[in-house]
Amino acid sequence: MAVTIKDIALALEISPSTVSRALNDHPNISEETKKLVSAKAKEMKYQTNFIAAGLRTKKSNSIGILVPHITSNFFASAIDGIQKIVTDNGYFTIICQSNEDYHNEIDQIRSLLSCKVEGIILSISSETKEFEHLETLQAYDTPFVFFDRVAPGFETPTVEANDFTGGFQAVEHLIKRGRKKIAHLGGPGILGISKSRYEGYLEALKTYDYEVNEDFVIFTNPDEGHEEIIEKLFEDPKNRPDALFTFSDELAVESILKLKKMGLNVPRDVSVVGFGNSNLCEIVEPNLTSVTHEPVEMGEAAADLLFKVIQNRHIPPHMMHLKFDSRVVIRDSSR
Amino acid sequence: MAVTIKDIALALEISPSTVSRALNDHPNISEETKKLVSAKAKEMKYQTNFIAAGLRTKKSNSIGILVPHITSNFFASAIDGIQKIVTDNGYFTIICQSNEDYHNEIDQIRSLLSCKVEGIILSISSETKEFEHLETLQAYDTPFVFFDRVAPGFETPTVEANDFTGGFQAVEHLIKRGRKKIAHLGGPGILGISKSRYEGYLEALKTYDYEVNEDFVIFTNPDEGHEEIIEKLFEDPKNRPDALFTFSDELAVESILKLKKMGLNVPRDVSVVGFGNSNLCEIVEPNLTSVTHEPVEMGEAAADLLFKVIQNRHIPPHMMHLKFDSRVVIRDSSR
DNA sequence: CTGAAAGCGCTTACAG
DNA sequence: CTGAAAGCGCTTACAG
Repeated sequence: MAVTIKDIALALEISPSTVSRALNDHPNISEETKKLVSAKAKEMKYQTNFIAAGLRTKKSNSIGILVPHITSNFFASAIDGIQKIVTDNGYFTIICQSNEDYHNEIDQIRSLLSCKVEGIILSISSETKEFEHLETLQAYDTPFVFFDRVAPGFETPTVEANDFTGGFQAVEHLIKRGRKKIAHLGGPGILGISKSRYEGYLEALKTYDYEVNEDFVIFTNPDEGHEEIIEKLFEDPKNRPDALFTFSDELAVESILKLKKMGLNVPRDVSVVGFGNSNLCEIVEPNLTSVTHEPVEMGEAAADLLFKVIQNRHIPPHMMHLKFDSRVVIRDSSR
Repeated sequence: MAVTIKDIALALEISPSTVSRALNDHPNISEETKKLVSAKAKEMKYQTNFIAAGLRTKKSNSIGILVPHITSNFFASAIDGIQKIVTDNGYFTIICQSNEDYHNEIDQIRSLLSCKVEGIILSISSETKEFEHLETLQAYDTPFVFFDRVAPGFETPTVEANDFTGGFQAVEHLIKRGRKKIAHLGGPGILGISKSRYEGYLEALKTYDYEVNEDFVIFTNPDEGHEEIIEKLFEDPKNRPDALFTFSDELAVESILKLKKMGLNVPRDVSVVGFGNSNLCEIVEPNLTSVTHEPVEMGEAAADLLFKVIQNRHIPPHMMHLKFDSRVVIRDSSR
C-alpha cells in the first residue's frame, strides 16, 4: 500500500501536521526536523498524493489541452512546446482530442472540468459553430487560451500564426516569380485559419492588381478525396492555373504528385507553395516551397499566457493576442 | 464557484448521501428522487469532482502513458488507439514524454505515481539500462504494460511489433528480387526493437546462405547525422551494397535522397526497404517499399491488457505477450 | 517550533 | 428508500 504522511508521522513520533510542513519546506520548521522527515520519506518511498493535496488546496496542478487530433505534426509539436512550460511550472497535462467533432469537444471539456484542471489550452474543432460549452468554462472560472483556432466573442488570450500575412507572402512570392494565374486550395471553410490564409491570398492579388478568378479557389475538407478536385482544377489546358498556393503541406504534396501524374511539370507548368514548412518539404520532389509555422514556439507562448492568467498576473494588452509571423522558405517547387 | 453535491442537497432539501446515490444510479433510490436530482444537477450545471471522488474510492479513473516523444507518427498513432479504449472505459489519460532521457523517465514515473494513476502504458527510453524505477511501480501495486519497447525481467504484459519477422520478410523480399549484397541501417543499438529487426535480417541471410558482411551493418542514433554514414556505406563502387534495409522509413527516405545525390539509381543500383509503412512511403520517389507497423491496433491492445490487469481479470498466457505481425508493402524502391 | 482540529467533496457501511 | 457519520490524504488557521 501507498505510504502516507500519517505513516511517516507515526514512524517519527511527531504529528502529521509537522510532517506535511517539513515536506513543503515551511519556514517555521526546524532544519533538524526537516532533515529527519525527508530522510524518513525517502526511506519509506513516500510519494505525495497530489489528488488529496489538490482537494484540500483546490489546486489540481494540472492543465488541460484539447486539440482536434494528436496525430498531426503541428499539434504534436505544439503539445511538445506546451508540456515543456507546464513541466517547468510543476504542473502536468491532461490531453484530449475532439477528433474534429463538436459533441466530442463538449464531452472532453466536461471531462476536463471534472478533473478540475486549472486552465485549458484549446483548439476548437472544425465543426464547432456554437460556443455554449465555452461559456460553461467561463462560468466555472476555468481560464482558457485559444490556440491556433479561435472562437469569436471571448475575452481570453489567443495564440495564432499570422495566417493572413503568411498567405499574402506566399502569393506575393508567386507573383514576383512572374506567375499570372494563381489558384488556391484552401482548408475547411469554417476555420478562421482557412479564411485568413485565403484573405491573404486575396489581398496579395489585389495589391498587385490581379483579377480574382473564383474558379481558382476551392475549399477542401480533410476527409474527402482531393485528387478529383485537383484534376478538375488543372484539366483544362486553356484555363489552367500556373501556380498553386495550398492550405497545408499535405495538400501541396498531394497536388504535386497529382500534377506529375497528369504530365505537368512542377515548377515549369505549375509552381506550388505549401503551408507549414514540415518535414515533407524536403522529401517530395521537387522540394516544396512553404510558409513557416512555429508550433513549438506557439505552444510555449500559449502555456505562458495560460499560467499568467492562472496566477492572476497582468497581461499587457499587446500580449493578449499573439500572432506568430511566417516567412516563405523557397525551394524547387517554385523556383 | 463550482457547485457541489451539498448545494444540490440544500436546494432539494434532501441529504448529500441521497444526492450522491441518485447521481450514481444506486438501486435503492426511487426513480422519482433520481429524476429530481438529475434535473437539479443539470440546472445547476453540476460537474462531479473526480478528484474528490477518486480520493474517497481510491480510484483515480486515470491511466498514464509514458512514451519517448509524442511527435512521432508511431507514438502519436499509438496514443490515439490507447485513448479510444481508455475513453470507452470512462477513464482519462495523463501523457508524459521522457524525451529518450533516463532521468526524465524516472521523474515522469514519479509524477504519474503521485497522480495516482491506476496503471501505466510504458515505452522505455533508448537510454534506459537500469530498471529500479520500474520496481518502484511494482512496489506501489501500479500495474503497467510495456509498449513496443520492453525491459527484461518483469512479469507484466507486453505489446510489440514482431520486429524479427518484419526484418526477416524485408530481407527475404530483397533476396527474392535477386539482390546479393544487402546492407542494414539499424536503429539505436540498445533498443530491443533494433536488435530484433537486425536479427531478422541476419536470419534471412542465413536461411538463404548469404554471407554476413559486417561492414554492411550500421546502428544509428536519432540525433546524429546520417548523411556521412550513408555516403561511406555506398562510396566504394567495388564493394557497394545493392540493397538496403533500414530501421525506419525516415532512415530509408534519407538514404534514398542521399543515394540520388550520389548519382545512384533506386532501385536499379540500390533497392531500399523501410520500416513503418508511413505516409512518407508514397511521397518519396521512388515510392518506398516498407514493412507495415500497426500503432493504433497495438495501442488498443495495450490499453485492453492494462484494463484487464487493473480489473484483475484473467489474462490467458498466450495473450500476455502480443506480437503484431507485419507484411511487406512492395513499392517502386525495390521493384 | 509543533500539535490538534477542521475541512476540501465525495462515497458508503451502518442504522432506521 | 433515506440520512447521519466517518473517512480518503492532505493542508492550514488557530493555539500554545
